[in-house]
Amino acid sequence: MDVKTVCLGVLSLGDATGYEIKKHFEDGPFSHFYDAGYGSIYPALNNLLERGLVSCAAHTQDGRPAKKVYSLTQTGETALRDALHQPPQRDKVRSDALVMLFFAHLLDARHRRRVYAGYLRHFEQTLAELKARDLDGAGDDRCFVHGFGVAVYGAAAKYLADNAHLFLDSAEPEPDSESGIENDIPAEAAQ
Amino acid sequence: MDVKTVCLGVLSLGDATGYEIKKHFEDGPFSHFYDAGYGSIYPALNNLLERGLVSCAAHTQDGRPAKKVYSLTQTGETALRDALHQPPQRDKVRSDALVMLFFAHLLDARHRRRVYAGYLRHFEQTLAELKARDLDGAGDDRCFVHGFGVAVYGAAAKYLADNAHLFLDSAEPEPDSESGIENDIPAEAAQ
DNA sequence: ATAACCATGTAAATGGTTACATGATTAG
DNA sequence: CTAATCATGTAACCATTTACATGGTTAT
Repeated sequence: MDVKTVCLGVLSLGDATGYEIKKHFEDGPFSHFYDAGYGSIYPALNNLLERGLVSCAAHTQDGRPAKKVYSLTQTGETALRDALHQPPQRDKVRSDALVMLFFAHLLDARHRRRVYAGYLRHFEQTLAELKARDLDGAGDDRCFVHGFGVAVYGAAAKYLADNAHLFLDSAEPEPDSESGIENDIPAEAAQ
Repeated sequence: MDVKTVCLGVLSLGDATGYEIKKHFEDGPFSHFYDAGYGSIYPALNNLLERGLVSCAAHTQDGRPAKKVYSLTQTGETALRDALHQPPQRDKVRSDALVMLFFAHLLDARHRRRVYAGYLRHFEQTLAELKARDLDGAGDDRCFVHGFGVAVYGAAAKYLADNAHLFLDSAEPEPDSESGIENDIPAEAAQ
């Protein structure tokens, strides 16, 4: 299932700009099972437009590039239905963090902690966002997929929290306050 | 984290052929968080060989292509360590099945059931395989990652089993035995 | 003032999948 | 006798990421 198809799907929920479609993948209902950047969304939208699967209304604004609101056409809806009826490919998962933790014995204590803490935080934050999400007006299927995300992210967060002791403390006595600069921000580790 | 790096990782567990590396992604300890096909493994191995990160011993056999057993070199181990100490990219997940279920209202009852049943079966089977896996001789980190897989796949399977009624029965009365050919193999749906 | 947000796009590079090509051996 | 397993590889194609390019507005 490529970006083009999923863009059609997003547009079936209502007209949107490329920018807004991206937000569906970041914050919105797709966040836990699909992702795409501008570099694939904008070309996808142009391709769909050429093929008549979407139409486009440009709203000029001053100072900014014209906002281009895309809508699903009749042909587009047919194409979407058709694509959704193909046999699904199996899930693609690729986790840097798990590869690193699998080889944790090759990591220095600092990086190990950083990766672990970042990964845990990633699941906790996503879970919190999912739970905070407003599902008014969402149909059964949407709620179902949302619930799936909560179940799976919840299990991941719980497992990581329960086993944190394996990675986050004592393994190395951790010469406390060897300080110096030592900000040890585990900040971007979730990336 | 590209295929090349993960191949180095696999080789750090012991010498292996391209064919055997692939099995690590299919059946082995990486199955739930990484995947790669021959089309990326063989070129990766050749690239690593050129760069001196692995060495290769060819064992000729009759009838078959010579078996090429790759080993991690000293340089290769350093490169692996180095790559493992980079900041991890966030997990990439892409699920056709969840996209389809998200748009379940656009699917006909037959396909909806097929996708659901296939997805549930996928998690149940993988979970069973994970649980059946022999962890003797596996270190802490490997057990930890294995446990993570069990936790997450278990949660997914449970959620899908608990909510199966939403997709697998009565929604449409399902004109039982409209038969004809009607094998309705939900077989490859897990793909 | 500074960061975050709004808003679009292209080109090059990277990386991966799929199809093709080959063919013996072993288990059911 | 059939299917699965063993075993390697290439070339064409496809899809995606990253870096570049631009620049006003709004909230802190």
